[in-house]
Amino acid sequence: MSKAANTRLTILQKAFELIYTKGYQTTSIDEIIATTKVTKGAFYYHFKTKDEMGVAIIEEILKPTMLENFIKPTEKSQNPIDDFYNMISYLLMEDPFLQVKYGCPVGNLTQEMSPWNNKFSEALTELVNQWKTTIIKAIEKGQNGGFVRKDVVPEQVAFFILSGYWGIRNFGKLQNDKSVYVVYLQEFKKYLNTLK
Amino acid sequence: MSKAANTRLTILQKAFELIYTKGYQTTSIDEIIATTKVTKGAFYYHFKTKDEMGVAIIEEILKPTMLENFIKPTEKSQNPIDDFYNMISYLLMEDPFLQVKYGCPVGNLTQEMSPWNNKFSEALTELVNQWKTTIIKAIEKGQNGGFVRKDVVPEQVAFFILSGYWGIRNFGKLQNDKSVYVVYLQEFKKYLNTLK
DNA sequence: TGTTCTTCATACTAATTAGTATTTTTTATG
DNA sequence: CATAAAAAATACTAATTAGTATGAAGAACA
Repeated sequence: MSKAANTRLTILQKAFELIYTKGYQTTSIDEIIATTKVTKGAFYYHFKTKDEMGVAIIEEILKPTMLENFIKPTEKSQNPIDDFYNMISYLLMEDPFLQVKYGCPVGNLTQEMSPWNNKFSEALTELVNQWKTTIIKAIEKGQNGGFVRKDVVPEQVAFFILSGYWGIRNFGKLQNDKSVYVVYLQEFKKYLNTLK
Repeated sequence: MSKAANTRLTILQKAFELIYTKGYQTTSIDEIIATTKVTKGAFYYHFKTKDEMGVAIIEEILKPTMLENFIKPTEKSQNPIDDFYNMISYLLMEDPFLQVKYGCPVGNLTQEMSPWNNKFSEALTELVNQWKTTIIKAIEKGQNGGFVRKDVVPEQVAFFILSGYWGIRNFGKLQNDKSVYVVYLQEFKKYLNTLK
Protein backbone atom coordinates (compact mmCIF):
# COMPACT_ATOMS: atom_id res chain seq x y z
CA MET A 1 0.00 0.00 0.00
CA SER A 2 1.32 3.43 -0.92
CA LYS A 3 2.18 5.84 1.85
CA ALA A 4 -0.67 8.14 0.85
CA ALA A 5 -3.19 5.29 0.87
CA ASN A 6 -1.90 4.34 4.27
CA THR A 7 -2.43 7.87 5.59
CA ARG A 8 -5.97 7.81 4.31
CA LEU A 9 -6.73 4.46 5.89
CA THR A 10 -5.22 5.50 9.20
CA ILE A 11 -7.47 8.54 9.28
CA LEU A 12 -10.53 6.46 8.50
CA GLN A 13 -9.77 3.82 11.09
CA LYS A 14 -8.89 6.14 13.95
CA ALA A 15 -11.75 8.49 13.12
CA PHE A 16 -14.13 5.54 13.11
CA GLU A 17 -12.98 4.49 16.57
CA LEU A 18 -13.44 8.01 17.89
CA ILE A 19 -16.85 8.32 16.30
CA TYR A 20 -17.93 4.93 17.61
CA THR A 21 -17.11 5.91 21.16
CA LYS A 22 -17.95 9.61 21.10
CA GLY A 23 -20.44 10.19 18.30
CA TYR A 24 -19.91 11.88 14.96
CA GLN A 25 -20.83 15.44 15.85
CA THR A 26 -18.73 15.52 18.96
CA THR A 27 -15.66 14.14 17.26
CA SER A 28 -13.77 17.14 15.91
CA ILE A 29 -11.32 17.16 13.05
CA ASP A 30 -8.74 18.64 15.37
CA GLU A 31 -9.17 15.62 17.59
CA ILE A 32 -8.87 13.23 14.67
CA ILE A 33 -5.66 14.76 13.40
CA ALA A 34 -4.28 14.86 16.93
CA THR A 35 -4.79 11.14 17.52
CA THR A 36 -3.67 10.15 14.04
CA LYS A 37 -0.70 12.53 14.11
CA VAL A 38 -1.65 13.64 10.63
CA THR A 39 -1.68 17.32 9.83
CA LYS A 40 -4.70 19.30 8.77
CA GLY A 41 -3.24 19.72 5.34
CA ALA A 42 -3.01 15.97 4.91
CA PHE A 43 -6.53 15.48 6.20
CA TYR A 44 -8.06 17.95 3.79
CA TYR A 45 -5.99 16.60 0.96
CA HIS A 46 -7.72 13.24 1.37
CA PHE A 47 -11.20 14.48 2.28
CA LYS A 48 -12.89 17.62 1.03
CA THR A 49 -15.12 17.88 4.12
CA LYS A 50 -15.79 16.13 7.39
CA ASP A 51 -18.97 14.62 5.97
CA GLU A 52 -17.08 13.19 3.01
CA MET A 53 -14.86 11.43 5.50
CA GLY A 54 -17.92 10.20 7.39
CA VAL A 55 -19.38 8.62 4.29
CA ALA A 56 -15.99 7.14 3.44
CA ILE A 57 -15.97 5.44 6.84
CA ILE A 58 -19.29 3.78 6.02
CA GLU A 59 -18.14 2.76 2.55
CA GLU A 60 -14.59 1.73 3.27
CA ILE A 61 -14.68 0.51 6.85
CA LEU A 62 -18.21 -0.50 7.83
CA LYS A 63 -19.33 -2.10 4.59
CA PRO A 64 -16.34 -4.40 4.14
CA THR A 65 -16.47 -5.43 7.80
CA MET A 66 -20.17 -6.16 7.46
CA LEU A 67 -19.61 -8.18 4.33
CA GLU A 68 -16.90 -10.34 5.83
CA ASN A 69 -18.45 -10.93 9.22
CA PHE A 70 -22.18 -11.13 8.60
CA ILE A 71 -23.13 -11.29 4.96
CA LYS A 72 -20.78 -14.03 3.87
CA PRO A 73 -21.36 -16.31 6.89
CA THR A 74 -25.13 -15.92 6.55
CA GLU A 75 -25.00 -16.75 2.87
CA LYS A 76 -23.33 -20.03 3.70
CA SER A 77 -25.89 -20.90 6.33
CA GLN A 78 -28.00 -24.03 5.89
CA ASN A 79 -29.99 -23.77 9.11
CA PRO A 80 -30.69 -20.05 9.52
CA ILE A 81 -32.52 -20.29 12.83
CA ASP A 82 -29.55 -21.66 14.72
CA ASP A 83 -27.09 -19.53 12.82
CA PHE A 84 -29.01 -16.32 13.48
CA TYR A 85 -28.87 -17.02 17.17
CA ASN A 86 -25.18 -17.74 17.04
CA MET A 87 -24.48 -14.64 15.00
CA ILE A 88 -26.39 -12.27 17.27
CA SER A 89 -25.04 -14.00 20.35
CA TYR A 90 -21.50 -13.64 19.07
CA LEU A 91 -22.03 -10.00 18.25
CA LEU A 92 -23.44 -9.21 21.65
CA MET A 93 -21.32 -11.38 23.88
CA GLU A 94 -18.04 -12.17 22.15
CA ASP A 95 -17.08 -9.64 19.52
CA PRO A 96 -13.78 -8.14 20.67
CA PHE A 97 -14.26 -4.71 19.14
CA LEU A 98 -17.85 -3.85 20.02
CA GLN A 99 -18.49 -2.65 23.56
CA VAL A 100 -21.74 -2.63 25.52
CA LYS A 101 -21.24 0.97 26.49
CA TYR A 102 -20.95 2.23 22.93
CA GLY A 103 -23.65 0.20 21.23
CA CYS A 104 -23.76 -0.67 17.54
CA PRO A 105 -21.75 1.61 15.24
CA VAL A 106 -24.30 1.38 12.47
CA GLY A 107 -27.18 2.00 14.83
CA ASN A 108 -25.40 4.94 16.38
CA LEU A 109 -24.70 6.59 13.06
CA THR A 110 -28.24 5.99 11.89
CA GLN A 111 -29.65 7.55 15.00
CA GLU A 112 -27.38 10.55 14.88
CA MET A 113 -27.14 11.32 11.20
CA SER A 114 -30.01 9.94 9.16
CA PRO A 115 -32.67 12.57 9.87
CA TRP A 116 -30.65 15.44 8.46
CA ASN A 117 -27.85 14.11 6.28
CA ASN A 118 -28.82 12.41 3.06
CA LYS A 119 -25.43 11.13 2.11
CA PHE A 120 -25.16 9.28 5.39
CA SER A 121 -28.70 7.93 5.08
CA GLU A 122 -28.06 6.56 1.63
CA ALA A 123 -24.83 4.86 2.56
CA LEU A 124 -26.34 3.41 5.73
CA THR A 125 -29.50 2.30 3.96
CA GLU A 126 -27.45 0.39 1.42
CA LEU A 127 -25.51 -1.30 4.17
CA VAL A 128 -28.56 -2.25 6.19
CA ASN A 129 -30.52 -3.41 3.16
CA GLN A 130 -27.70 -5.69 2.25
CA TRP A 131 -27.87 -7.30 5.65
CA LYS A 132 -31.66 -7.48 5.53
CA THR A 133 -31.67 -9.06 2.09
CA THR A 134 -29.16 -11.66 3.17
CA ILE A 135 -31.32 -12.58 6.14
CA ILE A 136 -34.41 -12.85 3.94
CA LYS A 137 -32.63 -15.12 1.50
CA ALA A 138 -31.34 -17.29 4.32
CA ILE A 139 -34.85 -17.73 5.67
CA GLU A 140 -36.20 -18.65 2.26
CA LYS A 141 -33.44 -21.18 1.88
CA GLY A 142 -34.25 -22.50 5.34
CA GLN A 143 -37.88 -22.87 4.32
CA ASN A 144 -36.90 -24.91 1.29
CA GLY A 145 -34.63 -27.04 3.41
CA GLY A 146 -37.37 -27.70 5.96
CA PHE A 147 -35.68 -25.78 8.77
CA VAL A 148 -38.22 -22.95 8.80
CA ARG A 149 -42.02 -23.10 8.77
CA LYS A 150 -43.58 -22.29 5.45
CA ASP A 151 -46.01 -19.75 6.87
CA VAL A 152 -43.18 -17.56 8.15
CA VAL A 153 -42.85 -14.29 6.26
CA PRO A 154 -39.13 -13.74 5.71
CA GLU A 155 -39.23 -9.96 5.42
CA GLN A 156 -41.15 -9.61 8.66
CA VAL A 157 -38.70 -11.80 10.48
CA ALA A 158 -35.73 -9.90 9.07
CA PHE A 159 -37.10 -6.60 10.33
CA PHE A 160 -37.94 -8.14 13.67
CA ILE A 161 -34.47 -9.57 14.18
CA LEU A 162 -32.61 -6.44 13.15
CA SER A 163 -34.88 -4.21 15.20
CA GLY A 164 -34.39 -6.32 18.26
CA TYR A 165 -30.65 -6.23 17.79
CA TRP A 166 -30.48 -2.47 17.43
CA GLY A 167 -32.83 -2.04 20.35
CA ILE A 168 -30.95 -4.23 22.79
CA ARG A 169 -27.74 -2.51 21.77
CA ASN A 170 -29.31 0.74 22.84
CA PHE A 171 -30.45 -0.83 26.07
CA GLY A 172 -26.92 -1.97 26.67
CA LYS A 173 -25.67 1.58 26.28
CA LEU A 174 -28.06 2.68 28.97
CA GLN A 175 -27.24 0.01 31.51
CA ASN A 176 -23.62 -0.49 30.50
CA ASP A 177 -23.91 -4.11 31.53
CA LYS A 178 -23.93 -7.24 29.41
CA SER A 179 -26.53 -8.87 31.62
CA VAL A 180 -29.25 -7.22 29.56
CA TYR A 181 -27.87 -9.07 26.56
CA VAL A 182 -28.20 -12.37 28.38
CA VAL A 183 -31.85 -11.77 29.18
CA TYR A 184 -32.50 -10.63 25.64
CA LEU A 185 -30.81 -13.65 24.11
CA GLN A 186 -32.96 -16.04 26.10
CA GLU A 187 -36.14 -14.56 24.70
CA PHE A 188 -34.58 -14.26 21.28
CA LYS A 189 -33.94 -17.98 21.25
CA LYS A 190 -37.54 -18.68 22.23
CA TYR A 191 -38.76 -16.43 19.46
CA LEU A 192 -36.54 -18.09 16.89
CA ASN A 193 -37.81 -21.50 17.93
CA THR A 194 -41.36 -20.46 17.08
CA LEU A 195 -40.20 -20.13 13.49
CA LYS A 196 -39.16 -23.75 13.26
CA MET B 1 -48.85 29.41 36.76
CA SER B 2 -46.46 32.25 37.57
CA LYS B 3 -44.80 34.07 34.72
CA ALA B 4 -41.42 32.71 35.72
CA ALA B 5 -42.68 29.14 35.84
CA ASN B 6 -44.17 29.70 32.43
CA THR B 7 -40.85 30.89 31.04
CA ARG B 8 -39.16 27.83 32.41
CA LEU B 9 -41.75 25.51 30.94
CA THR B 10 -41.60 27.22 27.56
CA ILE B 11 -37.85 26.73 27.46
CA LEU B 12 -38.17 23.06 28.36
CA GLN B 13 -40.88 22.38 25.81
CA LYS B 14 -39.31 24.20 22.89
CA ALA B 15 -35.87 22.86 23.71
CA PHE B 16 -37.30 19.36 23.85
CA GLU B 17 -38.79 19.75 20.39
CA LEU B 18 -35.53 21.02 19.00
CA ILE B 19 -33.58 18.24 20.66
CA TYR B 20 -36.04 15.63 19.44
CA THR B 21 -35.64 16.72 15.85
CA LYS B 22 -31.98 17.77 15.84
CA GLY B 23 -30.24 15.97 18.66
CA TYR B 24 -28.95 17.33 21.95
CA GLN B 25 -25.41 18.23 21.01
CA THR B 26 -26.40 20.03 17.86
CA THR B 27 -29.08 22.08 19.52
CA SER B 28 -27.36 25.22 20.76
CA ILE B 29 -28.50 27.45 23.58
CA ASP B 30 -28.49 30.36 21.17
CA GLU B 31 -30.95 28.45 19.03
CA ILE B 32 -33.14 27.63 22.01
CA ILE B 33 -33.33 31.22 23.16
CA ALA B 34 -33.97 32.38 19.62
CA THR B 35 -36.97 30.10 19.11
CA THR B 36 -38.35 30.68 22.60
CA LYS B 37 -37.73 34.42 22.40
CA VAL B 38 -36.25 34.24 25.86
CA THR B 39 -32.99 36.02 26.57
CA LYS B 40 -29.79 34.39 27.66
CA GLY B 41 -30.12 36.00 31.05
CA ALA B 42 -33.49 34.37 31.55
CA PHE B 43 -32.22 31.01 30.35
CA TYR B 44 -29.30 30.98 32.74
CA TYR B 45 -31.46 32.21 35.54
CA HIS B 46 -33.53 29.04 35.25
CA PHE B 47 -30.76 26.57 34.40
CA LYS B 48 -27.18 26.65 35.60
CA THR B 49 -25.90 24.72 32.56
CA LYS B 50 -27.17 23.20 29.34
CA ASP B 51 -26.92 19.74 30.86
CA GLU B 52 -29.04 20.78 33.81
CA MET B 53 -31.70 21.80 31.33
CA GLY B 54 -31.32 18.48 29.52
CA VAL B 55 -31.93 16.51 32.68
CA ALA B 56 -34.87 18.78 33.52
CA ILE B 57 -36.40 17.87 30.16
CA ILE B 58 -36.23 14.20 31.08
CA GLU B 59 -37.63 14.81 34.55
CA GLU B 60 -40.27 17.39 33.79
CA ILE B 61 -41.34 16.61 30.23
CA LEU B 62 -40.52 13.02 29.36
CA LYS B 63 -41.34 11.35 32.67
CA PRO B 64 -44.81 12.87 33.11
CA THR B 65 -45.67 12.15 29.47
CA MET B 66 -44.53 8.57 29.89
CA LEU B 67 -46.51 8.19 33.07
CA GLU B 68 -49.74 9.47 31.59
CA ASN B 69 -49.56 7.74 28.23
CA PHE B 70 -47.91 4.39 28.93
CA ILE B 71 -47.54 3.58 32.58
CA LYS B 72 -51.08 4.36 33.70
CA PRO B 73 -52.82 2.66 30.76
CA THR B 74 -50.65 -0.43 31.14
CA GLU B 75 -51.38 -0.62 34.85
CA LYS B 76 -55.08 -0.76 34.10
CA SER B 77 -54.64 -3.48 31.51
CA GLN B 78 -56.34 -6.83 32.08
CA ASN B 79 -55.21 -8.54 28.90
CA PRO B 80 -51.61 -7.37 28.40
CA ILE B 81 -50.99 -9.18 25.12
CA ASP B 82 -53.64 -7.31 23.22
CA ASP B 83 -52.95 -4.07 25.01
CA PHE B 84 -49.21 -4.20 24.30
CA TYR B 85 -49.94 -4.53 20.64
CA ASN B 86 -52.37 -1.66 20.72
CA MET B 87 -49.97 0.52 22.67
CA ILE B 88 -47.00 -0.05 20.36
CA SER B 89 -49.21 0.20 17.31
CA TYR B 90 -50.60 3.50 18.52
CA LEU B 91 -47.14 4.83 19.26
CA LEU B 92 -45.82 3.89 15.86
CA MET B 93 -48.78 4.63 13.65
CA GLU B 94 -51.04 7.17 15.35
CA ASP B 95 -49.23 9.30 17.89
CA PRO B 96 -49.55 12.87 16.65
CA PHE B 97 -46.28 14.15 18.10
CA LEU B 98 -43.80 11.41 17.25
CA GLN B 99 -42.50 11.32 13.70
CA VAL B 100 -40.94 8.44 11.79
CA LYS B 101 -38.05 10.60 10.71
CA TYR B 102 -37.03 11.54 14.23
CA GLY B 103 -37.48 8.25 16.04
CA CYS B 104 -38.12 7.83 19.75
CA PRO B 105 -37.07 10.76 21.96
CA VAL B 106 -35.99 8.48 24.79
CA GLY B 107 -34.11 6.19 22.45
CA ASN B 108 -32.40 9.13 20.79
CA LEU B 109 -31.25 10.63 24.06
CA THR B 110 -30.04 7.27 25.30
CA GLN B 111 -28.06 6.73 22.17
CA GLU B 112 -26.51 10.15 22.18
CA MET B 113 -25.89 10.84 25.83
CA SER B 114 -25.69 7.72 27.95
CA PRO B 115 -22.12 6.65 27.21
CA TRP B 116 -20.57 9.85 28.51
CA ASN B 117 -23.05 11.71 30.68
CA ASN B 118 -24.01 10.12 33.95
CA LYS B 119 -26.76 12.51 34.90
CA PHE B 120 -28.56 11.75 31.66
CA SER B 121 -28.02 8.01 32.06
CA GLU B 122 -29.47 7.99 35.53
CA ALA B 123 -32.54 9.98 34.60
CA LEU B 124 -33.13 7.87 31.50
CA THR B 125 -32.53 4.61 33.35
CA GLU B 126 -35.16 5.55 35.89
CA LEU B 127 -37.62 6.35 33.16
CA VAL B 128 -37.01 3.17 31.21
CA ASN B 129 -37.01 0.98 34.31
CA GLN B 130 -40.38 2.36 35.23
CA TRP B 131 -41.74 1.33 31.87
CA LYS B 132 -40.08 -2.05 32.06
CA THR B 133 -41.40 -2.72 35.54
CA THR B 134 -44.90 -1.81 34.48
CA ILE B 135 -44.71 -4.24 31.57
CA ILE B 136 -43.42 -7.00 33.82
CA LYS B 137 -46.23 -6.47 36.30
CA ALA B 138 -48.80 -6.47 33.52
CA ILE B 139 -47.51 -9.78 32.23
CA GLU B 140 -47.61 -11.32 35.70
CA LYS B 141 -51.14 -10.10 36.09
CA GLY B 142 -51.96 -11.55 32.70
CA GLN B 143 -50.52 -14.88 33.77
CA ASN B 144 -52.73 -14.91 36.85
CA GLY B 145 -55.74 -14.02 34.73
CA GLY B 146 -55.01 -16.81 32.26
CA PHE B 147 -54.19 -14.48 29.37
CA VAL B 148 -50.51 -15.34 29.31
CA ARG B 149 -48.81 -18.73 29.40
CA LYS B 150 -47.28 -19.63 32.74
CA ASP B 151 -43.89 -20.56 31.28
CA VAL B 152 -43.38 -17.07 29.88
CA VAL B 153 -40.63 -15.15 31.68
CA PRO B 154 -41.95 -11.60 32.17
CA GLU B 155 -38.59 -9.85 32.35
CA GLN B 156 -37.38 -11.45 29.14
CA VAL B 157 -40.53 -10.42 27.34
CA ALA B 158 -40.29 -6.87 28.65
CA PHE B 159 -36.74 -6.50 27.33
CA PHE B 160 -37.75 -8.07 24.04
CA ILE B 161 -40.69 -5.74 23.52
CA LEU B 162 -38.83 -2.58 24.42
CA SER B 163 -35.81 -3.53 22.35
CA GLY B 164 -37.94 -4.21 19.34
CA TYR B 165 -39.67 -0.89 19.75
CA TRP B 166 -36.44 1.09 20.01
CA GLY B 167 -34.97 -0.82 17.12
CA ILE B 168 -37.83 -0.32 14.71
CA ARG B 169 -37.88 3.35 15.65
CA ASN B 170 -34.28 3.53 14.51
CA PHE B 171 -35.16 1.67 11.33
CA GLY B 172 -37.87 4.21 10.71
CA LYS B 173 -35.36 7.03 10.98
CA LEU B 174 -33.28 5.40 8.31
CA GLN B 175 -36.06 4.76 5.82
CA ASN B 176 -38.23 7.71 6.80
CA ASP B 177 -41.28 5.68 5.87
CA LYS B 178 -43.99 4.20 8.06
CA SER B 179 -44.17 1.08 5.94
CA VAL B 180 -41.38 -0.45 7.98
CA TYR B 181 -43.64 -0.05 11.01
CA VAL B 182 -46.38 -2.00 9.29
CA VAL B 183 -44.10 -4.92 8.53
CA TYR B 184 -42.73 -4.83 12.05
CA LEU B 185 -46.17 -4.79 13.64
CA GLN B 186 -47.25 -7.87 11.74
CA GLU B 187 -44.39 -9.88 13.14
CA PHE B 188 -44.83 -8.29 16.55
CA LYS B 189 -48.41 -9.53 16.66
CA LYS B 190 -47.29 -13.04 15.75
CA TYR B 191 -44.70 -12.94 18.48
CA LEU B 192 -47.18 -11.74 21.07
CA ASN B 193 -49.56 -14.53 20.14
CA THR B 194 -46.93 -17.10 21.02
CA LEU B 195 -47.14 -15.85 24.57
CA LYS B 196 -50.83 -16.69 24.87
C1' DT C 1 19.58 15.88 -12.79
C1' DG C 2 15.61 18.83 -13.48
C1' DT C 3 10.77 19.16 -13.61
C1' DT C 4 6.13 18.13 -12.55
C1' DC C 5 2.56 16.31 -9.93
C1' DT C 6 1.34 14.27 -5.55
C1' DT C 7 1.26 14.54 -0.73
C1' DC C 8 1.68 16.92 3.41
C1' DA C 9 2.82 21.06 6.78
C1' DT C 10 1.91 25.62 8.88
C1' DA C 11 -0.51 29.45 9.96
C1' DC C 12 -4.51 31.52 9.62
C1' DT C 13 -9.92 32.95 9.54
C1' DA C 14 -14.71 33.59 10.48
C1' DA C 15 -18.39 31.60 12.78
C1' DT C 16 -20.30 29.35 16.61
C1' DT C 17 -20.17 27.57 21.21
C1' DA C 18 -21.34 27.53 26.44
C1' DG C 19 -21.10 30.44 29.90
C1' DT C 20 -20.38 35.13 32.72
C1' DA C 21 -20.70 39.89 34.55
C1' DT C 22 -23.47 43.50 35.16
C1' DT C 23 -27.40 46.09 34.94
C1' DT C 24 -32.37 46.74 34.48
C1' DT C 25 -37.07 45.55 35.01
C1' DT C 26 -40.85 43.09 37.24
C1' DT C 27 -43.19 41.21 41.08
C1' DA C 28 -44.41 40.39 45.78
C1' DT C 29 -44.95 42.05 50.32
C1' DG C 30 -44.62 45.08 54.33
C1' DC D 1 -46.16 53.38 48.10
C1' DA D 2 -41.42 51.77 49.34
C1' DT D 3 -38.26 48.22 49.23
C1' DA D 4 -36.22 43.97 48.56
C1' DA D 5 -35.93 39.99 46.07
C1' DA D 6 -36.88 37.54 41.87
C1' DA D 7 -36.69 37.51 36.98
C1' DA D 8 -34.95 38.99 32.79
C1' DA D 9 -32.06 41.90 29.47
C1' DT D 10 -27.51 43.23 27.39
C1' DA D 11 -23.01 42.92 26.28
C1' DC D 12 -19.24 40.47 26.66
C1' DT D 13 -15.35 36.41 26.78
C1' DA D 14 -12.47 32.50 25.84
C1' DA D 15 -12.46 28.29 23.64
C1' DT D 16 -13.54 25.43 19.89
C1' DT D 17 -15.22 24.59 15.35
C1' DA D 18 -14.78 23.42 10.12
C1' DG D 19 -12.43 24.99 6.60
C1' DT D 20 -8.71 27.84 3.71
C1' DA D 21 -4.44 29.86 1.71
C1' DT D 22 -0.03 29.08 0.72
C1' DG D 23 4.06 27.00 0.51
C1' DA D 24 7.32 23.07 1.26
C1' DA D 25 8.74 18.11 0.81
C1' DG D 26 8.45 13.75 -1.59
C1' DA D 27 8.09 10.75 -5.34
C1' DA D 28 7.99 9.64 -10.35
C1' DC D 29 9.82 10.07 -14.55
C1' DA D 30 11.90 12.48 -18.71
